[in-house]
Amino acid sequence: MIIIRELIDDLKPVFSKVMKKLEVPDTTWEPLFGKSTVEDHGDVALPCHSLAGILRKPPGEIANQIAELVFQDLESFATVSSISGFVNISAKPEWISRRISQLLLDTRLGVGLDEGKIFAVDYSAPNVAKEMHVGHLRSTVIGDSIVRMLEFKGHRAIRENHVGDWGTPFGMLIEHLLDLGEDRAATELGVGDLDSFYKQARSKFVSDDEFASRSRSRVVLLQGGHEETLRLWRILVDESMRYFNEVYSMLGVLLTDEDIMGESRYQELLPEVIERLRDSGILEESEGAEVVFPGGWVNRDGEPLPMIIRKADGGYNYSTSDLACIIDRVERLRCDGFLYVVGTPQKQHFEMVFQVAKKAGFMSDDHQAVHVNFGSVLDTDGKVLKSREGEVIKLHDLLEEAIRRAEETIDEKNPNLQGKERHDIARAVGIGAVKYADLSTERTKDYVFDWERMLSFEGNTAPYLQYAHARICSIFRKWGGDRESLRENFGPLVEEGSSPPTKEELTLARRLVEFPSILDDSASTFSPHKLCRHLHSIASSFASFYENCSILNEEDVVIVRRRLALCDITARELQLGLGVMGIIAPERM
RNA sequence: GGGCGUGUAGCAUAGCCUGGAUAAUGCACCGGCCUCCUAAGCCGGGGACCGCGGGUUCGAAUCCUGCCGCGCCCGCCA
Repeated sequence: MIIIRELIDDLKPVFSKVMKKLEVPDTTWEPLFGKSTVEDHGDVALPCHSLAGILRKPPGEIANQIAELVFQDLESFATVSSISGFVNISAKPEWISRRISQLLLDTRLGVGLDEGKIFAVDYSAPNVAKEMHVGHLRSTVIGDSIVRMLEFKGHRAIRENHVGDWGTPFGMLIEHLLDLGEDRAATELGVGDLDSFYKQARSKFVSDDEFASRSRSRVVLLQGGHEETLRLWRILVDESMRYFNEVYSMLGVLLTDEDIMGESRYQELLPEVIERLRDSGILEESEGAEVVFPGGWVNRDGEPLPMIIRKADGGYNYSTSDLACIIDRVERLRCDGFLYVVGTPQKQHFEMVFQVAKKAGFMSDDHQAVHVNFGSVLDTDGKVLKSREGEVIKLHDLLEEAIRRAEETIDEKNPNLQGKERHDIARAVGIGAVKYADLSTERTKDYVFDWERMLSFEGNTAPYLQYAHARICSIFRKWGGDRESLRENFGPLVEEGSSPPTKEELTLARRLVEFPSILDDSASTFSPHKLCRHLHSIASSFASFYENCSILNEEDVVIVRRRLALCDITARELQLGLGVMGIIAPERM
């Protein structure tokens, strides 16, 4: 991973020249050249231990020699030293200063645009007439952040909400709807009481034979396109979606009705999947079902594990629908990549689907199919998060609690905030805290849901970052000058007649300069947590800077402007960084 | 049984793909700091045989291998 990309770009020609002189091939030293692992030693380092064999000298001597040889050419922008076989390079304040002035003038804060690709991002995917749970929260929040990052990088991200709106359970759900009466059922679903609706239907299905048989016939009607049945089905879908949309709106994610690509939408494509698989010669019959053997997997008995494309009863499967999706995304949407923001337990499923899709020629090696997997949400006791009654926790309730807790803290810390502003800030803080807690850990691992921690306003949390941003806004309100003017006329950090930058200013500046490469890395690996960590390090070095360097109270106007400029970039990077994670940075809190 | 993943201070995490220096960060803990731009903060400190054992390497948290704990997956659910 290359950090401070621009510094390395500037250093490479100099090192290349020297290494040529020493007859060390580029392929040997370039991979060694990278960010220093110990910050105190410098920004960039070259460990020379492995060169000892080639140059037939101890690493210490080699490092000394290289340091001496590059010294002159680096003098204008970096310092170099050597210790225990490492060549260490630090950017001089002049170099950092140049980068800062570039960032100040750039509305994109140094983040470049990629060659635009088309990505389908499959995320959220709740099930009709079923409660959304924390798993959906993860998918929704992570997916939303990935969409925002990709779009900021210049890609087209097609949001696809693969809603579970089809399948055998709909027979019993529709029958239950009829039993309740449409109006009452609609009300029940509309207020978000999805689970009890589903459970009532389910319990009747297992205990009442007559109901069960009605349900089965209803499925047949549904799949046959029976008009009245479809109308009833639509009620279930619409009412559920109304509830989902309420959750999306609370969360502040980009998903809208336009993005719904429910399973029902792929139904007509399913027979074609069968045809194409048959044409490609990989479809086989096994125990009455039509299957494909991807190879490489075995079941409990050591026999090859098939992927079932069509069940023995003629019904289709999740896998079939996923294959149909791939065809649709490749041929209709012309996607270059498809991202599936789905939990880790489905890893094998996606590996099989991708493998079959390639084998059947639905996609090529040029397509980037990625299962953007994530771990489970655990309670503080290490078990999968459930409510006290052992049921799934309703997302709606969870988000309300987040806002309520944030309001309590606001009342305690800043009672001046009232009315709409108080409410808006509580939302930004509460929802931001929930999202950030989810995004800030490596997504493939399980994560522990802890109210205290995420809303503690200390540590690597959204409120801490939001607070840093709000403090800067407060400085600018007090200052009252024209923020734009700071950007166009940024004097160097080191200027004749003014005191040189403090270590806090330089630490902050370094981290600000690193921002673009971190954002790139975060976007290209679909890993928001990398950005989170960096934002926290920015906020933390800002807090230190703020505490130790006076800004508005400083007498030297050159220093005032220099420090305000650092504040300006800090605030903008925090806002942009939080922004691509779907988190609002309020101006006061 | 097979497969996948995971194990890093009291707790929660980063680093692992692509091996480098004293293992990083936050909470908690201990000690300081508000007549001054938001103390929701800052400064300083203690705390880790990186699950255990082998191997590769000049060098291993990182790569390979064996074991142990935990989690998930293993054909007509999604």
